[in-house]
Amino acid sequence: MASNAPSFSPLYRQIKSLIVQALESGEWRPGEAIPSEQELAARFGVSQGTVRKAVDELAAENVLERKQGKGTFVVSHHDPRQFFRFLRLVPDDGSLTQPQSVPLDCWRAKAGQEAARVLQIPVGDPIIILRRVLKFSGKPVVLDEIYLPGEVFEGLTLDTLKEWKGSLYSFFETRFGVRMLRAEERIRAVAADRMAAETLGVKEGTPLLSVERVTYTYNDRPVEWRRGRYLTTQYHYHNELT
Amino acid sequence: MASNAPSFSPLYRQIKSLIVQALESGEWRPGEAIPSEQELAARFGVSQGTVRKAVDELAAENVLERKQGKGTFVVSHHDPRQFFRFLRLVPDDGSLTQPQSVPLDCWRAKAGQEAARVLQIPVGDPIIILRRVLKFSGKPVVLDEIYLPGEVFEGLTLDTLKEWKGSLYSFFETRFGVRMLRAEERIRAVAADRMAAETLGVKEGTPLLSVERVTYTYNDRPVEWRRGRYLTTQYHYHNELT
DNA sequence: CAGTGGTCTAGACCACCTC
DNA sequence: AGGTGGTCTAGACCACTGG
Repeated sequence: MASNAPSFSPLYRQIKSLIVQALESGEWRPGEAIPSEQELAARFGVSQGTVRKAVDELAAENVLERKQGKGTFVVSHHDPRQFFRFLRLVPDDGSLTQPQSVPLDCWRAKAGQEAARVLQIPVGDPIIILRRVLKFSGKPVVLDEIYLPGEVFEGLTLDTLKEWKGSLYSFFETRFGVRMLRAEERIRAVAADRMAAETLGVKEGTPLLSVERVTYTYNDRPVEWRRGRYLTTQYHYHNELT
Repeated sequence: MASNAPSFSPLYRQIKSLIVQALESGEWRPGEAIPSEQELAARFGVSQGTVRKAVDELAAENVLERKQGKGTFVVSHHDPRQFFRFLRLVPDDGSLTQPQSVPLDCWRAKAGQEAARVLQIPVGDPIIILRRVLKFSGKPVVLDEIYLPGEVFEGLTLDTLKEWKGSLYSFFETRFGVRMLRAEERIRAVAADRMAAETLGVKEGTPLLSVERVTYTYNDRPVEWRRGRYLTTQYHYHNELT
């Protein structure tokens, strides 16, 4: 069989890997500036243009952010602009209100077949299951059930979660050093079960958006699996196709 | 009030505009190669690197496609790979079958408030309304209702549409010279009305994905408005968040 | 082989931010 | 003024395609 491995790796990709390694190791932390292109070029022994191309790709992947005149910064989920990066639900009238996350419960379990496959861990490994509601202007709109690998999120409790002001991903970033970089979603229409109906304040059977998400960190490692139930009477899932 | 207009436009963006102009004018047709970077650089009186950066952006926007050793080509909806560019519905089991489009009916009307606003045409202007079904392996999965500005799609008939083998957008591209470049979608969960239920072979009230799409051509000009009803029991809407 | 896009370099200058 | 990223140039060489 033919292999699809690239026959050749350009220098700027190798530099890119080195930068990612440094990010992964925590050498530069979220929100901070990384060294200037000149410094990186000297450090890696290449020209500035080559560093530039590596950084360009990482900026396109939302890992780094360039600010002219100031420097290049590590993207952080603390940045309010990152809030809607993974949440594509917006009000029909276009008003921009920051939703509030309300944790419901949180317990330990062992990974079953499906969770193990999705999170790429052995069956029976510890996982943490978390349920929460997202409220827009005080009204519940989203019910999330979140599965996390226990090893990565060691020590997560409902109480620490309740104290947190801000997004779940900013919480994960500071408390567990886990940076969510990209995600894949599978979306369907389903009927509300009793649980979802009660939580969202609608009748059982109401059509809801089912949004199943797998979120990845460095090296395409899955670190979160969640299933959301979105009430879409006054909100919609917005997507840009390019 | 402060203006958000850019205070300065780099050379490569001006070159990009010139390339887009040439594409728009039909100087280079879909599927064809555009002149080499060297030739373009000579024609516009800039260095190859500047042309390169302009082409890079157009390639990132899926307007052009680079093929090493061969040249740079105008993306065409005839390319089978473009089929799923705007259709994010995939089977749960991952099998890749090309769906078949079955036109149902097609009639003329005058634009109402909403259609006029979305398509950015005056109220009362002629529009064409088109309904069709998408079948996967012979089974109806999507019901689309499509609104088109009559001026652009002058002369569209159900019969010519029925003869066409291929995607709707490849039809639009060859028959009307309209190239769909990007789209925005609003997704919700709704209950199947009688029409949708009958067409898709499900009970009234079955949860369906409602996908409302506005599609744009050059200069961000809207040229299509459609509302789809997706049956998502064995298929799901796939989305990548980056 | 010649022609295409892809990479890499070195250097100059511009736009923006901060002190 | 001095630093950052952003643009532009010119030239060399590499990888891939097709005759």
